[in-house]
Amino acid sequence: MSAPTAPRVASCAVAVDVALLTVRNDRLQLLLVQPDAAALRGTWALPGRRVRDDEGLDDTAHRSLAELAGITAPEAHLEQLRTYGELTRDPRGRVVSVAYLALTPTPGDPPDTDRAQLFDVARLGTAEGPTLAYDHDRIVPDAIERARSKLEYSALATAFVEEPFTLGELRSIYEAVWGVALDPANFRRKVVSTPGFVEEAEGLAPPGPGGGRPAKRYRRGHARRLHPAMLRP
Amino acid sequence: MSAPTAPRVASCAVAVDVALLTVRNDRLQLLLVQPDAAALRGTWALPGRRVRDDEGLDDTAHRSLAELAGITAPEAHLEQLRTYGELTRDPRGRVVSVAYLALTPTPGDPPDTDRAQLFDVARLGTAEGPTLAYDHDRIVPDAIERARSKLEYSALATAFVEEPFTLGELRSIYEAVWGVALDPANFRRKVVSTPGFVEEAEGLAPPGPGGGRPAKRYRRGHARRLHPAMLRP
DNA sequence: TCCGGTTACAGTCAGCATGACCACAACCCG
DNA sequence: CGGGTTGTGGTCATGCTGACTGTAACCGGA
Repeated sequence: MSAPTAPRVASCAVAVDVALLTVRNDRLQLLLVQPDAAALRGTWALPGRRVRDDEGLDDTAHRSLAELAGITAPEAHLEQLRTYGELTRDPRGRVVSVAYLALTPTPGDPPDTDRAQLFDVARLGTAEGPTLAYDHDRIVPDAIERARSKLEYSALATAFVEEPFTLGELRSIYEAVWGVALDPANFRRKVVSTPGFVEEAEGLAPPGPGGGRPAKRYRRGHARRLHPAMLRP
Repeated sequence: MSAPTAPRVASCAVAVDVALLTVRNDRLQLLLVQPDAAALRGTWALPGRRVRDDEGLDDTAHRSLAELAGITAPEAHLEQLRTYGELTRDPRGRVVSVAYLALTPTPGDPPDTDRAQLFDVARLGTAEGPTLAYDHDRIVPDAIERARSKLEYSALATAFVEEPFTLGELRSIYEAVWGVALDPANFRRKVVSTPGFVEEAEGLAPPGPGGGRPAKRYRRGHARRLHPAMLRP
């Protein structure tokens, strides 16, 4: 944004990488795809595409999810995470990558193919977890920490569940993302006393397989920031 | 980060824009420069440069400050803010800009020239304030809000003052950035009880022109996050 | 039909952090 | 010396939180 007399030369390529998180079976999971490059066989990467000349960054993020994982979730939460511009982050040359964080209740089409898969976040970085390509082992922790952090001071947890939801379901989101157990009674008191977090809906939800009292249904409230915040234990 | 078979073509230009904030005379101020373009006469812009092929993003941020405002402050806090990629944000063509937030106690060389100047943040957006070029009227509010927000949960306020400092100086930073008055006694209790925020230094600071009891000196602590947070009133 | 198990919901209580004050200390200036 | 100013230490009431207890409402099996 300056040097207007500079010639219009190509300085470096721009790409978008998307870290899509979801909660399945009470576990936080991350979407990864297999790179096409033969040299990267056996590794996994975040779905990402080059930015086209006539395309906004958000559009590239949506296109990455659609083309590489078949996910078209227009209601999914999508926000920019950070831009990674290390000189050597891509062996093919200088590529600046704008990373995105995406949250969704259930990826539209279950992407459990051999090209796109959901991985337990708890297993990332361990021997059983996938090996990440490029510098994605730096992007992924940033994305997870952003999600964990934003659960504290924003109503983002509601982006992981479908409406209507119960407070038990919402609590299981917090427990899966944070990896801790929360007291049900205190969680309820906190959520319902935070203005605009959730709104009561009609009817009751049937109990789960183990029985239990039916729970009230709720919908997302209008608040985007939580006051006061829901702090991690 | 994908489509490895795609040719190495120029998709779009990449630039860095820096929003440098400082506190002078108890007022939060922002550094702006005059664009070279004749069509933008009378407007002001964030200092920014194109990213070179062999240059990291952080390096471009430092170079922008040095070349356009003569500021070489290696100890200044510098962090990435967000990347702006709107198709029409630059009339000269598609330019993706990685915005940075910089905080410094005193800009190395006082940049009060006709090309670079500090503006009161309170006046931005008003009739007396400068007219901003490009989409910088979108970047600047994001930068200010980031700074205000990070004062809450990080020890970033210490980046605005030089060591050693008094708690009165640190409090004036909070008051200038947030635009509110804080109770001196409660502020002190909060700061000294937050582990790692500040550490006591040697000696006392002389009182200001109006007199007053000498204040203890402090240095930055080792903590980067504040637990619990210092919330805005 | 009763009974244990499970989940949802409601309430109590102590501890901690906070905001609103008050009091004193230590300097400057006139 | 005495008022003004700033720094520092304290009290007190309030509100949020974690830990905990108790009741409601459902399931499944004996």
